[in-house]
Amino acid sequence: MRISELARQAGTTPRALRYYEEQGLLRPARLASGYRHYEPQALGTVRHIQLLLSAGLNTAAIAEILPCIPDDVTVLAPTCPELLDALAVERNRITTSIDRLAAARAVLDRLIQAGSARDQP
Amino acid sequence: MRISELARQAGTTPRALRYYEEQGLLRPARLASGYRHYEPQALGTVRHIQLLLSAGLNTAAIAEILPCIPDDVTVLAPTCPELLDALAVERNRITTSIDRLAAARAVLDRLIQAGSARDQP
DNA sequence: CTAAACCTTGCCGTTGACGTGAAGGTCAAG
DNA sequence: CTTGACCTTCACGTCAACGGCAAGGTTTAG
Repeated sequence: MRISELARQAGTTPRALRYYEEQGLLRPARLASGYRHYEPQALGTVRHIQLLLSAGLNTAAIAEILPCIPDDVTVLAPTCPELLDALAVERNRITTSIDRLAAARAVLDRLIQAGSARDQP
Repeated sequence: MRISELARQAGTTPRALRYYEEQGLLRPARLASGYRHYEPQALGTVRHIQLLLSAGLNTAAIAEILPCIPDDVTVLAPTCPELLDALAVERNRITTSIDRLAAARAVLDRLIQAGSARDQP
């Protein structure tokens, strides 16, 4: 499949996919014309990238982690043991983020409570 | 108190506090010299700003919400009912973020599992 | 009274993940 | 065989939350 089709399926843009490639997150084959050619399993990879990006990881961290994530039925865990520390760091970062988000949500909940309580005294 | 002292207590910088003021999040009084003067309760306000910022709200959203948050023993809920929708929107945004973070953490957990399992087969 | 340590405004720099053309090659339909 | 919809590689623009520096006024310790 070509870049626009993959972008459509992943709900993103060709520009983003080229950016991911530039950052070493994707390695599409090339047709004779120079067009990028993506295997169907690339969709899963892009989904993983999006998930990790939305979790606050940057492309450098994702580039380290991504080869360890099984796309399909390929290799299961290439060089992952070396990354256990990095993985734990990111995991902790995420947990901290979740805690902060929950705290902020609690603040909003109190406000929503107070606000809607004023309507039915 | 002056700007550096507040910054110190809040664990941030004078530059950030000026930025918050520029965005309408803080309204310190001014001394005759032109120096900013902060009431002690401003510390709580800054803490709220930091919390909401770390939850992914931008300064514009915080500017809407902040007047509704009781700093101390002041007014409880000035014009909040009008903001219930905005609050709900942000709350949903936060919940979505938490879900995504949890999903990403689950991915990392699987990797950590797989990686550390390889050491004790 | 002077030097250090504050403070002010103003304005440009940074970072990350892209957006947005520009200039040109490629492919499918008519 | 030509149009229009793709694609390619530059390369500069954006946005948010500040960082950092300059040029100058203020305060305070000695």
